[in-house]
Amino acid sequence: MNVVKLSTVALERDKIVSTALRLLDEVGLDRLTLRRLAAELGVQAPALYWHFRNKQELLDEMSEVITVREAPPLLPLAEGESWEGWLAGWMRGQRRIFNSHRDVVRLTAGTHPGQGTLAAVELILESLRRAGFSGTDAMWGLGTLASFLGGFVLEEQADRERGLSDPAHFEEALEGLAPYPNLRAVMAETGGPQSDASFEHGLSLILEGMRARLVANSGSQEGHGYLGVEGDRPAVR
Amino acid sequence: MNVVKLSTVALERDKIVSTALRLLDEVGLDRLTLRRLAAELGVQAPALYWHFRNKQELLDEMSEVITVREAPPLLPLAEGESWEGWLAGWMRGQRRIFNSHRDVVRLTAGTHPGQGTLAAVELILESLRRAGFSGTDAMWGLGTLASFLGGFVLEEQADRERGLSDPAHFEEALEGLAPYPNLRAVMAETGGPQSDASFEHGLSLILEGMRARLVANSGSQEGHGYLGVEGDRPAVR
DNA sequence: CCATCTCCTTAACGTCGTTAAATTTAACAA
DNA sequence: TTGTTAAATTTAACGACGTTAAGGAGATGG
Repeated sequence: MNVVKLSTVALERDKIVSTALRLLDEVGLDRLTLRRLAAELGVQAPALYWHFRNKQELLDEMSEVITVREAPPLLPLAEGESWEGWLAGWMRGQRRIFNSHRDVVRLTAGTHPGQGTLAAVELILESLRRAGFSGTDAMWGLGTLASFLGGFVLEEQADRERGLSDPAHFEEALEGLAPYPNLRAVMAETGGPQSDASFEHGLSLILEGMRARLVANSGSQEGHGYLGVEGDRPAVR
Repeated sequence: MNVVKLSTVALERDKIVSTALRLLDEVGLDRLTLRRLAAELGVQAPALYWHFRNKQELLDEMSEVITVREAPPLLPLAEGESWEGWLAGWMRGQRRIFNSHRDVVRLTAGTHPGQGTLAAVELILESLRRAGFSGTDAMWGLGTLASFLGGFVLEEQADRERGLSDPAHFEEALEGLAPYPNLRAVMAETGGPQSDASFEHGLSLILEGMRARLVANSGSQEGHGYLGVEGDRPAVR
């Protein structure tokens, strides 16, 4: 009896969350309101409060579903597999997942990491350790990749929300760059700051940095300062 | 007469924006409402609509003030100066500016880049071009740094908003990581994902990647930067 | 003295997240 | 069948939000 009831409730929660995700794609995060979601479910708004303590709990669960349940299963680094290619594949998958719904970064930015996220981090750390990284280098390398990913997709989705992907709008935006020749030229050449090519570029920059640090530390323990960015002079004050 | 009136209005706008920024630090972005801001100014909420078309215009201006007017002046890369140190100094300054107010990344994420931002980008592109980068490599390198910066500070400020900087809270969070030994160990060792050290780490990874790309491309490219800086690269359009 | 412009007020609209209380629905016990 | 109990939802409402409409006070200038 208890079992039956619990599973029924879980089914309802899942139905609410999946409906909320569909609605998110249709109307965007700002217009995802409890009343609209309830209407979509053929129900009144306060009914949702029987299933979720508040809206944030619903958003947390949506975030977890996207980043974990909808993500492809993360396989550990295989024996002899290149860690660069493995990490790059994971990053591409994450970007694809993030862009499969609207406003995902804004949604996930304010949420606590769930169990699935933590498990994924643990798996990556373990794999990088096996590839020769120290624990700290693995964590900070992963953190760098994650920050880049978040910042990149955040901008990508912000551009999309303001309709900047529309070519006519883009041409118009180019007009405003007349006072900035370098910027205007490179914008016209690359078609905007966020693209598959620029993502691959940034990804390869970070992976190259990690590779350099890995080989630098593989001989000696202490790697401080090898990469030589110790800006003793803060050029900007 | 026109001059006098315009300057008066500008003063009022500045007063509103600076008050809004102070209020942002006190109560956070979510609680920064027009009614509260108006009360702080000794005025009713609709009065703000004489100075700003809507709330978003106020937020845009707050964003621009933080990222441009409060930022230290950006000096062009000097002759013979290391571009790595110059960029690193700029990044550290940007992070410091972002962290001088609450929720700045959430605030700026949804805003259009203002003239000051565009001018800064133009200056960086020009400096990197003088350092030997192609336009595309400069733009994408800068984009990578900016994405990393945004993603990093976004997480940093999200952690702060949930009071994760509190050591007791951190210890408690460590408890929940028992099933993930690698993660738990490195969290205990580094004191959390966001720190000065992890920022420096990520920064140096990207700069190292840019350096590697620069030397790899400097052999095949004709323009090696220092001399012949003149407009050998006309606006590609 | 009157018209105009600037800047602000009062009042209100519609929407939001959320709470309180009453109400329906279904299951089980007597 | 009836009564009890818990689950699930409804109706009604609260306070706060961004925003609009209409108008008034105070200075400016012909």
